[in-house]
Amino acid sequence: MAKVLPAAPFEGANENLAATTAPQDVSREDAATFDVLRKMREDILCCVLKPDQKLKFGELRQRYDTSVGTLREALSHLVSEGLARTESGRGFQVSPISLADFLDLSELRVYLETKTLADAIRHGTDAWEAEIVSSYFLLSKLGAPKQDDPLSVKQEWGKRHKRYHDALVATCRSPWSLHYRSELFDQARRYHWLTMIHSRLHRRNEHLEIRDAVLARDSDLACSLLEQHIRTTVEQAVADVPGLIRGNARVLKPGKRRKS
Amino acid sequence: MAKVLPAAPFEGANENLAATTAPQDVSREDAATFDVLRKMREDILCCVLKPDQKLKFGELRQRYDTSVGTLREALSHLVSEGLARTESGRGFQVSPISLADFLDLSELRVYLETKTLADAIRHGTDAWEAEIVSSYFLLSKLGAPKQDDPLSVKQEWGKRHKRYHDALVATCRSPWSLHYRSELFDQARRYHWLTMIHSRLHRRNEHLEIRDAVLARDSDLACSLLEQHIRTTVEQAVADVPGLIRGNARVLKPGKRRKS
DNA sequence: ATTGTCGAAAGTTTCGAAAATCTGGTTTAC
DNA sequence: GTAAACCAGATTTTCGAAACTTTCGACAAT
Repeated sequence: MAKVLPAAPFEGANENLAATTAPQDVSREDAATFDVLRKMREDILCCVLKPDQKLKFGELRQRYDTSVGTLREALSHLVSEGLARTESGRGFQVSPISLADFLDLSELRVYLETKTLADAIRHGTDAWEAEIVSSYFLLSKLGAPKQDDPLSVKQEWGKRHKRYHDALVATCRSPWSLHYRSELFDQARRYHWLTMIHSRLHRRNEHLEIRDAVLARDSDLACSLLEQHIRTTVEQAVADVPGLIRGNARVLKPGKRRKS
Repeated sequence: MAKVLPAAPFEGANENLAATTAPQDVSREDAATFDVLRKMREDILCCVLKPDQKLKFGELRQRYDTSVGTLREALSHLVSEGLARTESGRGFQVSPISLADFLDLSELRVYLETKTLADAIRHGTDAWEAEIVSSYFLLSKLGAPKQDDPLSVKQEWGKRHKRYHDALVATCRSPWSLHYRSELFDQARRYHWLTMIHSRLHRRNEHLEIRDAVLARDSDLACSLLEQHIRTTVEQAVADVPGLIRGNARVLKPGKRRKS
């Protein structure tokens, strides 16, 4: 009988660096389609395209200056990522948001982020530490954006925030975990955006605390802090974002209007 | 200060049944594009389209009798799911497979499937139990396919196998967990297929054991059995599939040939 | 023998127009 | 008065051809 593998966590699961099969992180491609995809994703994440909004080809074609086919391909991608939905025959729309979804999302994030972070710490390298220090520096230099900061500042902060969190887990050996973690992080960004717009609450410097725990290779503390970090954000959103609790948030503008 | 949510696992995360935002399970759509997508996914999962194979539009157009645009959209979906890859300017290809990937995949599956199953058991209903009984019955009626069973039998078994495993976790309250679980399950199907082709090993009736543990609502036992189920499959593949261990498996046919 | 350049062939990407489908308002039948 | 049938306008879906990129082999130069 083959007793090649022990019952405990697979030996070699983390040793083997060979070719990974996990889904591509589409962002590094540079064809026209991917440009449109990138822009559109960013617009959804920043609620420029609002939750539940109908995505009409006419408007989009104008906005992104491209053809129907290209749009269709990009939209198709967004559906797979969960940022848009489609029903055959009646086009596309931005995915709705809801408290239930945010809670679900966040719980799974805690589950995955901690696993990923623990593994990253276990396999950390000098370069990894350097990128954490560097990305934290860039993040802290900007400071948490306030309600009336211009859009561009908020977007820049969003980028640096993601870069920092990506850096933390970069040395995790599981491509699949990394991939799903990243998708969930993006999903959460939509909710963070709402929080950023509405909240003025003060928070401790959680990113600093996490950074130091990680650099000290204190896995338990780091995971615990990261967990709190995620949970606090949920609390903050629940407390500060009006409309998120009762039914779908319609935070920006009413989604429908009707003629007189 | 808002103390709306406790620090422990979110209250209400599992209570709230409201609109979910998790990615659509694309399978229930019925437009032409989705037909092509379904067929193509099935072909990749069953290694009719082999790992690493170049996916040329000319051939595909003929095989699925459709236009380039439609194909492109379907392929785009498959890339998001991790079943295909693309590099700008040089088309699409079926994702490679490797031992490292299978190990990674399986480890994450254990992590997610057990969490999902535990939650499903916690919220099980009569209808849930009924579907488990029914889908198990259909699965057992077919028996594990052997090396020289015809393709159609293997495919039918694949369908019933998936239906059974889906049934187990159907009442899990976390749409996101369910979605990722399902994607990972499909990924694993590619490897199962190889095992099915090459192996004659006998296995205990693990599906029956799991079914009974689940119906008895013995969460710990059920999760443990499910974990073993996944791990045993890995062992079997490592033992029986030639070529999986050393580098990428090229199990079906050489991918390249050259003229004299 | 190796390297470099050019051009033809194969393949991919993008586009806009034709066909199919949906939406909402108006008419018609009961 | 209600509901079914119908029509026109708007929108989505599908398609094949034009534009562009990459690949490959032949030929010339080193």
